[in-house]
Amino acid sequence: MNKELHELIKGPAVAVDTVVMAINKDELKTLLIKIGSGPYKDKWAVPGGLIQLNEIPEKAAIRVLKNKTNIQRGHLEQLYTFGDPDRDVRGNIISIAHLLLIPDLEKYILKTVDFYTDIGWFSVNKLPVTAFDHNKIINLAHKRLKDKMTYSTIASSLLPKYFTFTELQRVYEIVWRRRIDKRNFRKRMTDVDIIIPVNKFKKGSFRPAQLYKFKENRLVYF
Amino acid sequence: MNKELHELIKGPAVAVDTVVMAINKDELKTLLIKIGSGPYKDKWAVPGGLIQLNEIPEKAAIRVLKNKTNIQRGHLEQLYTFGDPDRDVRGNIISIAHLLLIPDLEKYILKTVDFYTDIGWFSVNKLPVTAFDHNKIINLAHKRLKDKMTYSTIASSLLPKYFTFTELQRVYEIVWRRRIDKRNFRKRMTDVDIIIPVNKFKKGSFRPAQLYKFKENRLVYF
DNA sequence: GCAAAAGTGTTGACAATACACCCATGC
DNA sequence: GCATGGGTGTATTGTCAACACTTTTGC
Repeated sequence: MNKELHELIKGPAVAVDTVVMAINKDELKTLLIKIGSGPYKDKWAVPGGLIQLNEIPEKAAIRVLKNKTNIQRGHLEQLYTFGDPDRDVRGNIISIAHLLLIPDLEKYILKTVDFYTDIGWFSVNKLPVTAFDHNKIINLAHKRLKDKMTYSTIASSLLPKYFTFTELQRVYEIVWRRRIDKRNFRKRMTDVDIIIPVNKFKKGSFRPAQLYKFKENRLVYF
Repeated sequence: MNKELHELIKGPAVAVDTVVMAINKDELKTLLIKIGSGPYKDKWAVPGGLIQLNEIPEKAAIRVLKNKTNIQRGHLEQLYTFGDPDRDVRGNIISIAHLLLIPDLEKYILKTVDFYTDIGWFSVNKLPVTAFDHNKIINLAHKRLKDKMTYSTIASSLLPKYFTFTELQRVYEIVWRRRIDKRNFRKRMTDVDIIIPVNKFKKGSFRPAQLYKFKENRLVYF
């Protein structure tokens, strides 16, 4: 950061940071990149970067993600804006934190850029040491996801188009970190009327499971 | 706004806007100031201003409020960050919107500064034409307040230190815009155990009313 | 026939709602 | 004594949690 330029407009710079979350192998995971140099060398960080002039924050989040992780779509929403001037020793940077949900992390080929020495998925329950206040941001993202799953269809963004009732339930169990009764879960999901069966079944060495899809693609509150 | 300077750091400027809310005469009111010149002349606006370098957004919100309205304390929380580059025709300004709650608007002597030609309280149900996206910000503030009153002690910030059960209920009725049954309300508030009676009574030409206070001054979730 | 996951109802506890009358005071 | 707001209990309904067995398939 160039501090003199900041002084000229007497204001902080603005960045976007995006907590990417996905379910994989019965765990909620988030995507981190390892910083290659500077005061935070070898620390893991939530992917982020400066917003450009006349750029909508959501667009900036996607641009930065595509550049630094090779991920370029998913359900995106704003989380909170962190503005403590001491959060980054390199200068006063205000960060608009976002949450991005994707359905299947194994579909993505991760790629990052030179400044970062590594990129990878981490269980939110076993996070490495992170730079800045990124642990706080990840925890906030997890909390938002937990809360919003009780009254909206946000879980749809963590699932493929077609899924079984059990797969849907596992998403809830993993994010909420607790077991759910199968019958109560099915009753509740049927009552709120957000998923519908499709004429397909998942097969395996067991009884075929009815596949479902969400009634609407957009986020619905119930 | 000086566009050249922005180009140098290739980023937007950052402002804070604060929706001040209070209850008065059985209405939820918000504080607006009337813009004196420029493209938004004679439009009403939520008080706001640019954040300074190395300034925490919350501090900036209070500084700007004190300067432009003469209000300098209350319960403050962040609402949302609005970043659409087109929201202000004068330049790319990202605004961190806040909500400030105060207990008794009649205690404040409003004062504004030269750039504004008027200042006043408006019922959130009868808003004038506002500049920018300020109508949206006020509606979001109202929604946040409504929602948060169902599971927290945030209503305490709209009341004086001591209050009657009826006064507390009126705050809920005004913000929620619906009547509440007196007995059910008292049972619920007693169950969640957030207020305690004090050894004082409110007198009038009727039976004296027990005064209560909130158990804790800080915001508690139940 | 057995392993593995799918699918299905009932009961009890608690929370939210609906509803009406008497009480204490000032004037 | 009457006007004004203060204060109280019960019955009903709806929602959430606890709980176990049968079904269908592949091998």
